[in-house]
Amino acid sequence: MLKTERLAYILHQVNLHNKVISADLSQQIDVSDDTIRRDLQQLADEGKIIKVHGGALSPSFHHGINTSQEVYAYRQKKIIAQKAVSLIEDGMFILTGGGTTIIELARSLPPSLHATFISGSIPVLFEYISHPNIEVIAIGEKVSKNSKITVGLEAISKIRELRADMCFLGINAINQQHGVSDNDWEVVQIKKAMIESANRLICLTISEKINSQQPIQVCDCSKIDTLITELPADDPLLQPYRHSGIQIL
Amino acid sequence: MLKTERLAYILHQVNLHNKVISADLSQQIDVSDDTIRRDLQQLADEGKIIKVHGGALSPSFHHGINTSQEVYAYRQKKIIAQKAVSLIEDGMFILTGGGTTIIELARSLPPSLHATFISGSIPVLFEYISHPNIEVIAIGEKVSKNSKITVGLEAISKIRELRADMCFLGINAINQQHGVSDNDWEVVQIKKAMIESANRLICLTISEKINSQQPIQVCDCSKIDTLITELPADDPLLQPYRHSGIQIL
DNA sequence: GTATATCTTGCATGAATTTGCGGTTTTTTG
DNA sequence: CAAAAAACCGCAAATTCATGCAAGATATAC
Repeated sequence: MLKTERLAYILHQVNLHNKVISADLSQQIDVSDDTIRRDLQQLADEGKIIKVHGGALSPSFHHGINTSQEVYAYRQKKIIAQKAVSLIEDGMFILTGGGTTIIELARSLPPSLHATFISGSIPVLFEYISHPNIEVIAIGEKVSKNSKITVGLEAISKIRELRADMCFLGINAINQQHGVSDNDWEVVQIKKAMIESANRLICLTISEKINSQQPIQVCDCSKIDTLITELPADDPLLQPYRHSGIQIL
Repeated sequence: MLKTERLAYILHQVNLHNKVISADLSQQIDVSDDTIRRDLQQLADEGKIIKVHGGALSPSFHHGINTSQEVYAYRQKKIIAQKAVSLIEDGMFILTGGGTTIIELARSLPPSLHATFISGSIPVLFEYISHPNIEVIAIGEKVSKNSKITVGLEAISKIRELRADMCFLGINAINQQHGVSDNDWEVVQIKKAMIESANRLICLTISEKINSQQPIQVCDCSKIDTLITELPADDPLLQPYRHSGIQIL
């Protein structure tokens, strides 16, 4: 990876997350801490970022925009995203849905990753295209304004033509009895199709949504291969799911 | 391998992968590092690529670095977008391409407008979905990293199924002799399909690109119904086009 | 056809950039 | 206060860059 490329990537990350941690960057980009520090120093000299102990902040962050609530949910989703990223390997073919958790996943993909990502979510696609090495495939159709993903029969039949290694879904509700559920009929149709087209289903959700229910069922728990939350894998809240054979991360 | 051939190859690689590494090129083409360096220097002087330590990047990668230039172009594009918006009426079915000018158009749509917009450009779709009243249709397929629009046969055949009232295209070059031209083969295929599927073709461009040429032809001037630039309609630069029967705005 | 001029390429040299490592200092945290 | 983490400093190895120069290729003029 070229130095200029690296600087652009770091700046992108800073603007995206409002902060970066040196150790994370050096691990993601696979260079030494010193190199990252020098990069941050350079960007700071140019006024692009604000360097702090352990990393750097976005200059706009200095004006104190965000509320603590947002930061809280953000942290959880960041943790979930990082766990999810650890499952992805070079060369994989990956279906993803939409939602803020998946956006965070897209933002957390290490720059060295070479893989193919398929999605119908416009905001998620928007994140994918700024990644240097991944192939992006957009699922086309009418876009649902509500969920910002493409929906409809055409989209479903396109998904059916695929066979992906993994499918990452951000989910809105899950419980033992009814499995995964949601409240938008069109979105559920898409999710069902994605589940059928992937070898492995990985569900992402913040723990708040564990043991809740929505009107429309997406699939039951037996379809889920892996469940990722911000909690440690041995949290009691997750044990019932572990016992039904779901891998917990 | 001839020098001209080599330059074309390098430029193609840059546009394809968004970056090239000097050492890779010299090995692939089997010439010395110096030759490659001189080639990159020449292409950089011509503004085709951006030379960095160790290789070169696509000019589209320039986003995070330069802002002052973009603000200047921004004003022009804002004017163009506003002229374009005046053509759009409620209920229309509108095909649009990609590019910064079209993004500006998307941002300039009045909130009260009810119409249907179709595009394959991820950034443009991203703007459309935040509009309260328009219907959005995404064209799906592999996404070209360079242009950030969907490309490929599937996308083209989807476009062919449509019949739109108007097609708005941001163009990269236009002159009397060769009409509209561009430098990315895949993008040109998409543009051609869009032109064929619309009743009326409206081309948007900043005046800088008037009377310039790129390697690949998109269509000739007779196909254009309306041409919009930031200049007043009676500017002498535009008169030749007016005389060939194009409406100038 | 020959001679001249121009262009292109590879090589040598030296300067500049980039990067990782070890050792030291500073900051953070419990 | 003490351990751990991060920052800083200088150095050395590797890579890349810039430049001049000479040999070969190509074009042009006579």
